[in-house]
Amino acid sequence: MTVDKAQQPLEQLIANRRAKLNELKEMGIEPYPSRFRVDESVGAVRERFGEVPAEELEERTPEVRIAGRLQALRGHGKAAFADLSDGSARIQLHLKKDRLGEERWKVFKLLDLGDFIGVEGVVFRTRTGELTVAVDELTVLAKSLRPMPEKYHGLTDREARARQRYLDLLSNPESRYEFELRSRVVSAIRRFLESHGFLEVETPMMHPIPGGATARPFVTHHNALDLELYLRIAPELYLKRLLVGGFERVFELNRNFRNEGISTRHNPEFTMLEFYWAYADYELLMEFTEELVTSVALETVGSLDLPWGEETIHFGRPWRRLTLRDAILEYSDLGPEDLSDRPRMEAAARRLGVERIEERSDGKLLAELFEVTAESRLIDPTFIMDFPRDISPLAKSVPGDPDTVERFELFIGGLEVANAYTELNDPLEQRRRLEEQVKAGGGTLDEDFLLALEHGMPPTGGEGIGIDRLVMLLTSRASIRDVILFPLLRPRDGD
RNA sequence: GGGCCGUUAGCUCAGGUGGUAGAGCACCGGACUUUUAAUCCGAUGGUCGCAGGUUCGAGUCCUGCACGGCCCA
Repeated sequence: MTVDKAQQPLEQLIANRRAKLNELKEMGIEPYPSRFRVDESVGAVRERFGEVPAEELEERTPEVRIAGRLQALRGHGKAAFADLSDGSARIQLHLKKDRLGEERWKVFKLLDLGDFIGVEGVVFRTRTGELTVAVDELTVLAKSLRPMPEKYHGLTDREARARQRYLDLLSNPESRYEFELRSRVVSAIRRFLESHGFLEVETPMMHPIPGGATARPFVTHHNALDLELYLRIAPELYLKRLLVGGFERVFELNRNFRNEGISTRHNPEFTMLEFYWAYADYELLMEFTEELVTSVALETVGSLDLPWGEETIHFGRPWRRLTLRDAILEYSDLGPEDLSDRPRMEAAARRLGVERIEERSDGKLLAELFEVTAESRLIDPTFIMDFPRDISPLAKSVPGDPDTVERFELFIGGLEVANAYTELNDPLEQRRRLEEQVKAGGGTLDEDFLLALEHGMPPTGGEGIGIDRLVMLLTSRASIRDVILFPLLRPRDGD
């Protein structure tokens, strides 16, 4: 292989591979064929012969036909070992010049790490006991033109792993495992809800009025209608319309979009489960949430004790329940008197470093106090209950206590994982609350939603669960970027 | 938004106090027909993130910027 010395090192590596590509073509070999019949996965081969002793394999000489990516090469002169990986597993290949013949041996010598190949051969065991395919037939399925990440360490640079996720997935098995786990989590949640009579629905992602949460939306525009539209910040108000329409148990498991900052806990688009259950209330939802999360954890990671940084999260039921107020008192040196009126709350907030104190409502201030004192310390699953009404415009008040609502948030590993209410279904009260919010500077009144409520919505419990954060907990990953395949990153120069 | 840290070969990483930029893997050549992070021998490979500054001389010191990581708000 002649190499142009003036080229950059990466270009030289690519040039080497392109030269091999051309040699293959000159031999009349199509390096990107349309199809190759695969009889079984590598995993299936391992399953079939994993326990079969060497002598029996020698007798049976079982033939297999498999395909995958070449991940390692160990040459031995006129023979070689290689590792072939497909989506299911890895298996060793043994290639011998005398067994393959001149032509196929020449093809083999033109392969690089990362190439996809199909092989036909006989399963045997090496003297060290490794299950191996002695290759008889070799087909190039796709030539790779760029070098693979380092074989032992894989790709470790966090930025590169996120930007070129495919390299992360193919060189870091644990990364692949975590994303497979994510998929199993989502699947397990769907099965759990379906088995409890919930119907999966799809409501609009583009809203004429952003609602259902307080967050800045992404704005887009529909040309034909000349209409401003907002990517949804929550599906809540549409799902409730379905309760009005007579669906009693619905869920939606899909993306929300919030035009806010990016952090280890926030990505602008994130996956949320929201479900609504007629005739349920927040007490029932707490039990249901415990059951949902523990059964999903057992089904996917198979344990209720999961490592989280230096700590261990114990998912065993029942989970702790604590009012917002009690949580503040327990996790700070504040006493009940510090929360008894506005001036004392402000003084406490100032002492704890809360910013923009004056512009926050009483309820918001209480929530802030919770965030700075208790939130990060709630490691084992904890329901924080009974939120101030003025920060919960869609939740029903606690009977006899109009300033407090039947709402809980679930915290695990210091992360807010779920948010649920006994839903407000009194249309007149709902109008007052939303008008209050609009007056305080919070968006536009959704008259269409109020119209629906006026037709009657049954008493309902509703909940949202942040799926990315749940996956973070189940995979012990501290950053949301590690559980989203393609997290939003700032484009690099030249992109 | 603030603080700290990082950015060196395709990948993984070294490079006290400023003095011609290194290793391992990969790649290339050679030896090797049961290895598995194969081994052995040899060779190639660099805009040291970018732009300025200080200096006889900057990967190293200073400033700014970009991207990323962690922490704080």
